[in-house]
Amino acid sequence: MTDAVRTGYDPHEIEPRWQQWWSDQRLFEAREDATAPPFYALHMFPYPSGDLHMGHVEAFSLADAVARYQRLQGYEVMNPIGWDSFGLNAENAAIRRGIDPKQWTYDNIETQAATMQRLGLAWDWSRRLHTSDPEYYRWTQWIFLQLYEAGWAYRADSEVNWCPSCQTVLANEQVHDGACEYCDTEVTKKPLTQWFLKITDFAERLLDDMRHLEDTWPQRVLALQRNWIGRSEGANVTFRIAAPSQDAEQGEEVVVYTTRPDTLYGATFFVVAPEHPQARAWAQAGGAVEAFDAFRERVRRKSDVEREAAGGDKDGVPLGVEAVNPVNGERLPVYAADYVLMGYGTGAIMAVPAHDQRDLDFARAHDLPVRVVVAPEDAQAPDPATMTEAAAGEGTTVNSGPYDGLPWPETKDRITRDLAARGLGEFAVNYRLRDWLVSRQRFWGCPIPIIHCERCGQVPVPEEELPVELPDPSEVAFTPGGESPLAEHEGFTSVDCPRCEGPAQRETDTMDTFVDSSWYFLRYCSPDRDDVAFDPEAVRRWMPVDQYTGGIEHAILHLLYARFFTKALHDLGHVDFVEPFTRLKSQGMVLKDGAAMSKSKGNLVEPKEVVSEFGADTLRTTMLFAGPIEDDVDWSDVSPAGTFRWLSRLTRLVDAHVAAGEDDAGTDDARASLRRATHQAIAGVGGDVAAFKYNTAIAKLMELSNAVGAAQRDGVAGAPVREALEAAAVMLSPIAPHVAEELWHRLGHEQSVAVQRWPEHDPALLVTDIVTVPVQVDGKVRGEIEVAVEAAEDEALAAARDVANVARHLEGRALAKTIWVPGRMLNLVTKPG
RNA sequence: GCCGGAGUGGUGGAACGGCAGACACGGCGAGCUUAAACCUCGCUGCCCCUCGGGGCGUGCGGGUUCGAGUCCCGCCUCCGGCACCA
Repeated sequence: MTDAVRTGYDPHEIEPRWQQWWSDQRLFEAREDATAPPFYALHMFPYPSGDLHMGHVEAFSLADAVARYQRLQGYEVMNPIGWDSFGLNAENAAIRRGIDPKQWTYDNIETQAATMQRLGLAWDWSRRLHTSDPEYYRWTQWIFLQLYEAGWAYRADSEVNWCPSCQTVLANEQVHDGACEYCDTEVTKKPLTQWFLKITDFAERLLDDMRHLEDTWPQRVLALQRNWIGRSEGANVTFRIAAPSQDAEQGEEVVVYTTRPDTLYGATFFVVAPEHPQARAWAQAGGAVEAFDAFRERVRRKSDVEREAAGGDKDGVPLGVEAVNPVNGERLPVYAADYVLMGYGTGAIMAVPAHDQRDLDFARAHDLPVRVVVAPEDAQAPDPATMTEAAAGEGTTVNSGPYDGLPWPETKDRITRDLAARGLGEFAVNYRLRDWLVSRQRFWGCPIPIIHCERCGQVPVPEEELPVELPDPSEVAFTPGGESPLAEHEGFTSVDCPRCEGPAQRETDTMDTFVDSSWYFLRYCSPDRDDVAFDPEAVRRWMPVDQYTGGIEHAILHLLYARFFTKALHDLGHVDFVEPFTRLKSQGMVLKDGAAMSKSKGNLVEPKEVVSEFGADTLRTTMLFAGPIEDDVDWSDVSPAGTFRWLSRLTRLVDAHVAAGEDDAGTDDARASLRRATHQAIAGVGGDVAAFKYNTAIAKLMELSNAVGAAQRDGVAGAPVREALEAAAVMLSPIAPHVAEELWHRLGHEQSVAVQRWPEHDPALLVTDIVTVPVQVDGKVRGEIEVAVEAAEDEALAAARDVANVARHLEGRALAKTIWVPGRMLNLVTKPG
């Protein structure tokens, strides 16, 4: 209250008052029957771990500004809120501190919801959802079954990522630098039977459809996704594996994938992954089984980080068999080596040491021959005997029989076609993207709606029996054991087979929480429907999302999965669009002293503390003013105190205007100048806000308030001041909604500022008759002239010659050329004379 | 290695190819005050100056242009992603 006395601006009084008023009027509930065109403003919904942090505040300040701005543009805006409320943290709290994960989750949701209310976020609370509610996850299960029926959900044995600390498997996307994304523990590999979703079936389309997003998504996000999908073009080539004494024709066929079929003549050996299913059999055939087993044991002891680090030690053993090169019948020694990965391509490669660094390293370590088959264009051909750097560059094919002399891309094409003609090869595309592993050995997640029956095998839970509900947490023992706690719950697992009615077992794994969040934007369209996942009519009205906002950290995982789900649902006929998010804006992270804020680092700045000192408007405005929204913002660099001062100043300007009354005063010039400032601001702020340039939009609003202050000092009063302040209030309302609402009402309005229209500028007011134009002599500014806007070049030149400093620089020199950019610039180019 | 992005005052950051540093933060000075805080006003890229002005300045080196932070070429540094992916 002391602040208020001093400044006339008391957010602690204003903010709760308007929040109540908005809520009473249900101002922000999206109506289905509205005549205004719909606008779907969506932000990435939060995970309920404790209270909101500064990152949330920035994200929500952006999301809310977008929604409120579009409402001022005349749209019927849907700006919903919900919680991504399944997940590991809740269960870890249960394991470590004996807390009920459900209780923990819903308590946190209430805490966050209260903080959101205090921030004045214009959410449509009537559409609120939680992914951990049975009413929601029933439909997550339904979608899973849709995918299952389509053959896009399957169970398979696989070497999976295993976090020994979280005691669960992880998706590839959840492993960073070999460590678990949640607890940083080193991830190990474990052979397990797991559920996968066939995202690889959509790889091509996930890549191709990005062209629809080219202008509306951040380039950075598109690049990250392209990288992740990792498309490469090459050829599948069939080799035969034979014992030395065996005829080539007798050998077993094995396919390799290569991006460089043009280098087939440069292959000098052949490598398979240690896990290759045939490796041991070949070692047996080649009499090398002992060496192979010893090698496998060495590999097993290595950590994955060691194994997958680039430039590793190139361990490997010969298997004693030979691979027959289909282009020339050459017999190449076959090795097993751990630099070849089972998970990419076919787990077998042809090794071309002259043109691949990894192969060259291996060749040098094992004394294998090197043969150059591509001669570089302008450099000297490398010496195969001594080279240590593979020649990966372009050039002409050599040492390759009939293909000699061709440029390498053409060789690539020709060799592949010739192989294809002989049935020994084909053009092939490979992706780095793997299928999405979605099962988790966890309690607090959406149960996978499958029943295992000894007689019938995998049986989907019938739709009418959904949801498969989680048992009450009080009936479950939360001990880390590498198996879902559900497996210990007899009442959950034992079930009659829906098909044969015999005894059967429920699947006890639950789904990755990214499944929950891959379709929530559809549920928001009709959250109360209990007979369908989403109402087709409502989805047609709101989807695709007009503007999605959220953190860059979800550039790959969530956004890729959501795109995948949308395409799958499209193919199944449930939605009629293929991309869920028309426009995307990512905001940066909030740091403190250059590091991410975290409890463990002790550098946490709590939103609540800032709100209790300065209010929600100040916090929100500070976040948006800090810099470009997509950049990281360091809390040490921003000044809520400065923002607070500005909002106080603005309040005083309004109060001063109200006190002065509506009678016009001030000189014509001063009044015209204020009006110009107002309309300049309207023109500028509108463009900036539409382009997410909130930092400059706020700067322009500050300029406008500075102009009002100056005008008031100059004795201006009445209409021009009112016009400026009203425009400022409306334009400020998406950013600092409470103070904007307060000022709007102090200016005498009854209706909410939130339902006004964005002001329009009058272009006529922006033009001035007389402009100040800089005058350059030889490119350097030497003075300025005041001329009529439409002044001709000779008038400008005459005026420039009258400027003493300009005249001085022209002295003794002849005018060679005059550049006159009307109203902007006069440049006089001279030559000695 | 491959793919993105960025280098501008003490700081965060602005700048359709046209007066670099908008708007802030911080700093300095003045007013108000018994005093301080608050508030208001002024100054604030660096260097020189006879106070008129002059020189330099957007990571580095070239180029295009009357004119380049901005466009082109070649580097350097930093950040992010991918990576024994054949």
